[in-house]
Amino acid sequence: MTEKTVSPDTQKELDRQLRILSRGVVELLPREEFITKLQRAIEERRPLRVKQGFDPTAPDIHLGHTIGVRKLRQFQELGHKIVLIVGDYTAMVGDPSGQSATRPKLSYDEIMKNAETYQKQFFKILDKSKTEIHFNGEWFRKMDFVEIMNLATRFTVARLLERDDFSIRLKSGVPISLHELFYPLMQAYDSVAIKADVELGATEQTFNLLAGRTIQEAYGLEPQCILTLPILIGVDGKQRMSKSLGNYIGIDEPPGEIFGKVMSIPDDLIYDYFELATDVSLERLQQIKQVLSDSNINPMDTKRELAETLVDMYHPAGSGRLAREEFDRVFSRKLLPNEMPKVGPNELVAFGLDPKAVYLVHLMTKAGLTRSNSEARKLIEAGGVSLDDEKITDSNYEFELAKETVLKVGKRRFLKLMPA
RNA sequence: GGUGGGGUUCCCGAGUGGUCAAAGGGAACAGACUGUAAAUCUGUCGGCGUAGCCUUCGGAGGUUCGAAUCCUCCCCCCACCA
Repeated sequence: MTEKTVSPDTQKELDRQLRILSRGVVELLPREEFITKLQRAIEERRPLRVKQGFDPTAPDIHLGHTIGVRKLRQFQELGHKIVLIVGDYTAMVGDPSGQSATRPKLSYDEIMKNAETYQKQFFKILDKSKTEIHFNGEWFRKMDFVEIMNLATRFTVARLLERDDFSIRLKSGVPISLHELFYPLMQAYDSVAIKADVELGATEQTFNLLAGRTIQEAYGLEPQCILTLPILIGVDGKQRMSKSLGNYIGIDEPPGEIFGKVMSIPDDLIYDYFELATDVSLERLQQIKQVLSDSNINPMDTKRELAETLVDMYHPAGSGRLAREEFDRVFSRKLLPNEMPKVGPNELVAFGLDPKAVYLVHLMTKAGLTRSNSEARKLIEAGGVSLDDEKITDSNYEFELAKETVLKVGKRRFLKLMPA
């Protein structure tokens, strides 16, 4: 083999792309191989096929997902082909990566419903016209048992069990179902089916991504390169962001929700969120790091900026500022929000309540502010409920709706009551 | 297939016939404090217009005045042996 000479133009473009694509990446394996692929792509004007798979196990894309999706967008902007795999079949297995227990099985209908909202949310970030989407059911549905066995011969049980999540479960006596062992093989086969050049994933995906290389080679293809990205910690500050842990910020959530959730993250996560979930410049990142390390400066302002930035990324321009103003009103200055759900006499009657003697406990539950009457009573007795800023502590409280009245439950639940 | 150990409220886990809506911890929620968050302290943490009732301890039956606790059958998990 002769060493190919690289034209200066190619070299320049290669460097440019590498610089952009390397930002925020944990590992790029094997690096040399990736450079070769990228160079070839540039020279032959043949875009790389960049794959990422998503299992529609929950209906929302959250900030943790966006790390990968935003990296995909960078590839897209550089002219490469994005291939999204919607894992309708893999979702039925449930990815064991990083899991300490078998995941609950979803019905196919639920999966397909989730898949639909997923796609809508993806294209808040990606350019739809330049994206190829496949459901992995397209190929798995057609596989017969011989083909499945054939796929299964490419991997050994020992290799699968050397993974942390499996070995920990095995040692601590937590069950592992046989089908879970198939997950990495399925994901790997997706790479065969769509002939991926590169696959992205979070660091915990490394095993699955590498399995893709093994399986592609076994099927006579050039193995993909893998690119791993950091895992975003959720709003609880402890575990990775995930829908099932309830510590996530969904990109489809209303501005106020996104803003509030961002404000609730621990202070020491502010930098990570800026780095991983936003597109602020490297210079700005440096400044943020400085500001945060200065103990004389209240990190709240930096957090506000973060929250505003994130809201603006997924909502129309200016939404972030509005959300910030609203947050300041309601939480810092404890004023009323601009917008609150309203309830008038008609709704009261529909709730089975008498506007002349509104039973507060029922109102709270019927209006959806509390989940049960008991919960409503407990909240009242705990001093968490007020009418027009007057704390109510009697759980049998009844009142006549004679004027516009604001009901406040806890810090963030409001209801405006309108008289006739 | 055999032997042994298990399945308890959102999670972990105590509970072996009444005093059990079930200890303790975590999570969550509310209150105080505050600079958003954290920390700390306090309270709540099955349901019902608060009154005793109703539903809950893998499932179905049964014993008993009374069952998470005892019996029978079934389902599931783990370990070891084969």
